[in-house]
Amino acid sequence: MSVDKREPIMNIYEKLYSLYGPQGWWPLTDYEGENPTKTGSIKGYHPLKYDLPKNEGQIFEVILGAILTQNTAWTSAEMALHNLKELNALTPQKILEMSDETLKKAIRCAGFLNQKAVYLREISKFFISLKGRTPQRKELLKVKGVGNETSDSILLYAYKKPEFVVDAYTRRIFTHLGLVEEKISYMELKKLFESNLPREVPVYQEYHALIVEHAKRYYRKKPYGVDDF
DNA sequence: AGCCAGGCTACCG
DNA sequence: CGGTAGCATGGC
Repeated sequence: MSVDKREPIMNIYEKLYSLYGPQGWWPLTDYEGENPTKTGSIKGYHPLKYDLPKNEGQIFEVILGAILTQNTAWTSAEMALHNLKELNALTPQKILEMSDETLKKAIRCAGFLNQKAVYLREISKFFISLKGRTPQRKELLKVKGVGNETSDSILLYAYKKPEFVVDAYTRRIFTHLGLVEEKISYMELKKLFESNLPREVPVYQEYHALIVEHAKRYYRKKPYGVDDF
């Protein structure tokens, strides 16, 4: 039997938002503000400041974080970012200049250091080639190390483009709720959200962040615990 | 002691 | 096409 998916998508957003509040994604290293409603690291989040990131440096930092957090806990990616920051290496030029050994040592804590070292250099070259322009999704996908989710994360959180971000948690939660088939493709799931939500960057930003927050609490392990719907 | 983490590429059938 | 092994380290 067919279930109307429009109401659930919006209703779940409202419920998550009232449960956890504005999430302040994407975290930036120069914001030390706290958000006690969040699991894991509470640094760097900036609730309701939708004007961030607001310069090339912050945009590039979000991009680095998007690579570093691939299949990795944010706390680990965050440590890698801080290591790079201490090396004064949160710029594409510095990432390209530094030695392989130094780069790998800095990002080691985020795992997959050999791959990610390559990916960081690839995205750095790409970023420089943009000369300040906002990239298209198709261009991002051509960069080695940037797939669907990373591409959408970069567009949504670094460039404030309305691209909904789907991750493993999104599929897990909405499959568990019986709203989608487990094998639904990335693009189909993305479209499901985008076609049932107002095309507003803050909504997309909060929804994905709220999904992650909720999943960290209730969908971490396999028989899933409670969820409040 | 395992299992999981805000995935992606390369390669397989 | 869809499916999956391998990638690395740290936290709980």
